[in-house]
Amino acid sequence: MSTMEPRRRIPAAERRESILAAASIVFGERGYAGATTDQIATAAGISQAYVVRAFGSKETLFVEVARRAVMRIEAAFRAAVAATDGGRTVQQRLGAAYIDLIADRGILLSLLHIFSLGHDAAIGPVGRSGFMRIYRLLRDEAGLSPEDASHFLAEGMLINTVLALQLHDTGDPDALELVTQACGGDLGKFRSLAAAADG
Amino acid sequence: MSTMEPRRRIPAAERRESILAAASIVFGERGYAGATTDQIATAAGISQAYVVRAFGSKETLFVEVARRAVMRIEAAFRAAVAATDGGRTVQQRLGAAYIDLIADRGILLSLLHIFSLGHDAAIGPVGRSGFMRIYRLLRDEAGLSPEDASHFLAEGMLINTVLALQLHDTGDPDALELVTQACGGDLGKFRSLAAAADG
DNA sequence: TTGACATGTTATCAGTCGATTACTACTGTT
DNA sequence: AACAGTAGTAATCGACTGATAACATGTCAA
Repeated sequence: MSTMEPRRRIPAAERRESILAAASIVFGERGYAGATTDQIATAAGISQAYVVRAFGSKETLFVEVARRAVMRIEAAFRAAVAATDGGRTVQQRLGAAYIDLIADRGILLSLLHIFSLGHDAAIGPVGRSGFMRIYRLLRDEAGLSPEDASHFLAEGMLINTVLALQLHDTGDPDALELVTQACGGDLGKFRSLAAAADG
Repeated sequence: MSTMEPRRRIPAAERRESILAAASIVFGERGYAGATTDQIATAAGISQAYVVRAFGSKETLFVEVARRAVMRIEAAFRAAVAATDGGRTVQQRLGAAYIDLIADRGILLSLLHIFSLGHDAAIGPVGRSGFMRIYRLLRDEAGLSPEDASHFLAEGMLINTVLALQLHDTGDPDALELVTQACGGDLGKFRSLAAAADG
């Protein structure tokens, strides 16, 4: 840079968070193998070398993104279970909580990619354990039957897919119909996402 | 090779098919970016250069794998719709047809990866059009309501995920419970897959 | 102020990957 | 038998990527 700004120095812990946020988006868009540490660095506004050094390796960073994403979902679901919302069922509260997560671009898409890499020796176990943690939470803490928990997960996977395919901002009316159906009519979160898509 | 076998020459059309079959498996396991043309070549028993030259580029090969996978699903669903099976509903016949596709390792997993790359400029449109073709088939040819079609797709996406995560051959009883629920109790196709997993 | 540590970069390396080129060998036809 | 076309490979190249090392700069306690 010729016009060198003072270049703010930021505490390592805080910097790690911004790297994780950037990585979540980039991994969500391109997948683990498809994303580069340089793309993540650019998104985070730092150099490629710093991204690698901050987490040791690309793989470690990805695993940490996955861990955080699962934790975010767990927290959202626990809050939904605990909420004593008047007339709404647990399923409805859980569904709304999941839809709310769409707003945080990257979480659901990163998970989608993690879940697709079960074959990988290093990442596979992380995906499996994260997925099963969520299943057990639905069954044991939310009190859903195996059947209901399975159905709920299925709807979630469809939302992930529709989100990844970006069906929400095509002009296709059939796609809109499907997206509407998939998210239970609540298109608000998808719309806000279309505005933010410029990576 | 020191022990040089006569090395069979195979017609190009036939060779293309075996490359596509190998590519379907490798792409299904590792994804588009994660798979290498050399891995595909080894799986097909030929040289890396020949894989590339046979399809022009890795991307072209991937798109062709995707096209074939969608066509296979469409054919299976059309057959299920046309079948005048005694007491079973259309949904049941479609579900069974989808479960049968698991046996052909690669199809569903390749599609999972394609559907996760909506962000990609070249592959995204292919995934979107393939996905919407399947949705329209369910709605217009199988006669499912938008709601039923959406539910059916959701169950399919869960099966894909469970398959990719390889939850079917972990010792975890919770995982087995979930897999059983996801595939409607028909675990046979999953078991045969566990035996074939040695890549 | 000064020095020690923490933050961050530039430069570079070694490995990998898709693609290209030039070449070999097989096969069927006339 | 010789030719022509097809099937296939070895060798190699340039681009890219994750990682490392060496270095620079900002910050804070004493």
